[in-house]
Amino acid sequence: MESIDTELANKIRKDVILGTYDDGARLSEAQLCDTYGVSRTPVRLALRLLEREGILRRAEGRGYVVHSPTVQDILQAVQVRGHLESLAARLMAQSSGRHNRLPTLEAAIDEIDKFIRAGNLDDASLRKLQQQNAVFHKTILDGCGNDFVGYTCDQISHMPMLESGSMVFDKQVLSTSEGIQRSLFRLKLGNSQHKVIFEAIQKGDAVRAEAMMREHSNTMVEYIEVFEKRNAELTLTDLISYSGINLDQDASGTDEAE
Amino acid sequence: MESIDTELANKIRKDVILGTYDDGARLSEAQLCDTYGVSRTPVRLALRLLEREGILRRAEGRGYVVHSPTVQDILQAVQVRGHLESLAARLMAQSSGRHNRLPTLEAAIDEIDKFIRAGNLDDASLRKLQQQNAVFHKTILDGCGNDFVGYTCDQISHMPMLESGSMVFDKQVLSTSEGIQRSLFRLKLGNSQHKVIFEAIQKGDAVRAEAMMREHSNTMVEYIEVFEKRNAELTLTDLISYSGINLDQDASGTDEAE
DNA sequence: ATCTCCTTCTTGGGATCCCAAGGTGAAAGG
DNA sequence: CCTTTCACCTTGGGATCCCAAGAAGGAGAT
Repeated sequence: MESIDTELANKIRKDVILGTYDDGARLSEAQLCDTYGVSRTPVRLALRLLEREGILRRAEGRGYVVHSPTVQDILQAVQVRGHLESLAARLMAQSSGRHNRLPTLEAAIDEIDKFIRAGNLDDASLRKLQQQNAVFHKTILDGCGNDFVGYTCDQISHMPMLESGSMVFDKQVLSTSEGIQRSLFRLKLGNSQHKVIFEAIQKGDAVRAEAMMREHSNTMVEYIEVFEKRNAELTLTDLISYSGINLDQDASGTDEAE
Repeated sequence: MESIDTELANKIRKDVILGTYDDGARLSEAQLCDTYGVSRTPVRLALRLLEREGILRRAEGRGYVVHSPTVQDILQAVQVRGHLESLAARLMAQSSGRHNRLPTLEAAIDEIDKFIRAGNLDDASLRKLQQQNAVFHKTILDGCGNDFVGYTCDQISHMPMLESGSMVFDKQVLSTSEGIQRSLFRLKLGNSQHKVIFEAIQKGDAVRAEAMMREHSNTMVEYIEVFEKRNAELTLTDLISYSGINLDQDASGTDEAE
């Protein structure tokens, strides 16, 4: 069981993303106490958390104000994360042999392959895909030998909203069979990049591991950019619905076996 | 004026680093309340902060335990920071012309040059050097266009203890005139790297800017490694005394003019 | 002497109260 | 009608109290 302030933060985050509070709206502590039925102590802790996440901005003397992230914000966060992942991939390749993560990586790749071959991208499958994708990325981040890399990644603003190595799916694209084909192509591309990264790490080719992880990350960034241009009118909520954004915070599929 | 919890965190951090509390010692809330004369509320906030910084570890059910960073920890933190700085340098080079940071960078380089030419490495000069060094690095981090880069850097564990782009000075090295010559050489090397980075950013050569910043960071990491090997018996406090670790938290020399 | 159980203390986490400082809006006065 | 002032409210930040759950240590039983 999570403590109340974390749960409260989750609730407020959800409400902000779902549009219950308008962008720029002031969040009064008293009102939040009332709405969620708790005292000011946890409310203020939650507000602090959400400020660090970047969802809220502090307005000195006037409390907190909603600052829902733009697609641009998410792009920048993903860029930083990708860069850190490329460091992790390099370090993991360098320390190849001193860790025991290769089977985990290979299993995740195989799992993703299985979903791609099955070819159906319903909600349940997508969630499983997300999860395996997260396993792949998280394994590299947490197993690279530098403990700060994974930790730092989690500290990036807006990242608590995003699953590891967030994959974005476009609702509208998925609604057509041609769109599904395109998404499948993208997944195939992504997983082939996973394989290349895996092999580089396995061989201890640090330079290649880093370069390939960077390419993988860039592919993601480019996809979001295309997505944004094509759907300028789409709200963040729409993007989030089919991206890796975790509104429930319960599906912590990546239990690290130490 | 800072709020009490932050000040308290500063005090506890200082005490931990200076060795008032042994590594592994338990910090009792009641005891801290007593020692610093405040109530549990700010104490617990401070403990939370210090846990995020990595100075304390939470011992579930048994409060917090001192976990003073090893040289290895600091090395890893610097590695992550360096990697993020290389991203920042690349981005800044890419957006060359859309920002106005070049004069700041050039001024910092010139200032550092001035100190090197003066050739005296007394405490006051070292502090000023640190400060200008911090300006150079922070300007790139904060002015690269991706706001998450600088923010994320500040979130790295142990980083609140370190000045931006921490430069390490070895007390023992500085005690001999030959040692001072070596330190001056290192400073010269570092600042020549600064110049190369600056020129790459100015020319918009993103690849070179990133590569050179990486080299700069590696130089730093290597220096710390040499330092560690040579002075295995040196305590962290010794390292900290002449590194960029900020015990007072008052000398915030890098006021960002927005 | 060892094991078990019970008491006690600490931690974790909230609720409530408190106070100072700064913002806001309404009323009074020009 | 505009300005100024003042009362009121909100926020920021602590102190104090409270309670449940778990750790630690001591007493009693085997």
